[in-house]
Amino acid sequence: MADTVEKVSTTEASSSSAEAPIPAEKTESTTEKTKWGDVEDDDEEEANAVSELNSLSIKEESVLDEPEDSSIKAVTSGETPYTSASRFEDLNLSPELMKGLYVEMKFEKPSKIQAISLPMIITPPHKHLIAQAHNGSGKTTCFVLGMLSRVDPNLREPQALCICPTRELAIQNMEVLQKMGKFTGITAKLAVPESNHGVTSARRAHVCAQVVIGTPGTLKKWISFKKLGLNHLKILVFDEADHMLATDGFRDDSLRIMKDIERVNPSYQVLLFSATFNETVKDFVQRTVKDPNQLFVKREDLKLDSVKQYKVVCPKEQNKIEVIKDQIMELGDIGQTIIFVKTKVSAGKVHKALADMGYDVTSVHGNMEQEDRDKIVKEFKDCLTQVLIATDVLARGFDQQRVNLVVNYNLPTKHDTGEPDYEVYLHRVGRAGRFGRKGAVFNLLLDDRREIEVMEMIERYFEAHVKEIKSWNSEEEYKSALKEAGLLDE
DNA sequence: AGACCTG
Repeated sequence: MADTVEKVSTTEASSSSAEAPIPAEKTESTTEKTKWGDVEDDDEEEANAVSELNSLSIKEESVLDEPEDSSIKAVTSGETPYTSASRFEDLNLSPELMKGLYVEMKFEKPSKIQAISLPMIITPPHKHLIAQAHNGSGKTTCFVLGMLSRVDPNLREPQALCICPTRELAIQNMEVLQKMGKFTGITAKLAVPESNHGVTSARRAHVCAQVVIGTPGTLKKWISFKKLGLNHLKILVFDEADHMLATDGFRDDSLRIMKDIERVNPSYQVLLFSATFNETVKDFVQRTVKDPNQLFVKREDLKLDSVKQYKVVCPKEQNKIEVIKDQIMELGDIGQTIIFVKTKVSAGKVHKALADMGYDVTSVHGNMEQEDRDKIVKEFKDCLTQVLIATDVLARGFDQQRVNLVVNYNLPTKHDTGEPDYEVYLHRVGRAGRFGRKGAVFNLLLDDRREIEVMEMIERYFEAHVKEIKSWNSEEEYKSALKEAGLLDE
């Protein structure tokens, strides 16, 4: 079985290309900087990832043409041959959509994941796709472009649906869609909770927007109240798909919506995108989604090499606050910082502790009023605030290119077992160093055997070197760490 | 615990 998987590695596949794609160099020859197609842009130095696909449920494999060395291994299903799209021109998109890509998004050519996945998404028979790719490699563009390209502009009915784990992510994806689809005339609707004075579901008008992006609860509600018709839906996207299909995530809601659509339109297409798919979830989705094309990356190749990781052992909880205060707040300009905490209560506590000392920080978590959440996040995106304290509501997908530093005030662990949550760790780290920028992560640990062990397990899992800051209150050590990470001069 | 309008 391993042999057949080896055969479809994208690097090998290039030699057997029937119709050679135009080399990528041709499109970038005059530009010093290559723009990739996404808001959460590029880690183009990320290389060497190899798939750890198991060949389960793959009946046939066809050759994939891939002109470059690829960090992504693909297995295609069925007999459809796919040619990697080295240019957006290869995709037969409408002129209006092309204009959106070039004029609005200012893209020049597809990123690696886009070049491979877009033909799979767009080419009939529109097979399902499970796609894993690095943080900031351009996943959003893949599914937004996929949705836009498959919508019939003349049919005023919902045809594409995107489900996201958080309000913030739905909003962010909607912003990308509207920008990219600006010239297409395609209509879109956000399905997220509204502040209480909104219309009740029973009175709400039918959704006739062609693309709907939202969160599970609101979508479920609109569907059950018959306000969102599924009859014309042809493409369903799960952003952060591993979390959307995890037992401790949104599995029940996701499966319910999938079945509702399948009932009225069995030939609909499902796209699953995430930077992470642990073995449990991967196994589940491979059993759930029938006959999909698949793209996977090996876990140790997922970490961002542009982000340096550090750990510091603090004798007491209060010392963590002091580290933030003395070593981070007092630093001056190192760009924006997100401090991740485990609970909403600790978000409040850390916020108050720092605010009481006179520091200008903000915080977000799921218990806040929707409008306050929107306001805090917008302020941060507009760079009006420098330090944001957040629960894992922002761990995934949140794209703010000026975040250079991530602080793990608490390490991410599984709720039930206390085991490290490797996926959340990777997603948090992925908030820093976006757009290929330098970044750093400080992990603040208590002097506790279990905590130190969790950190070590994370290091082993990603085969990452997390350098220890030996004295928790040594200014010099933090400074040299930040210099090493490229965030501080001298 | 966190995220999600759970009725």
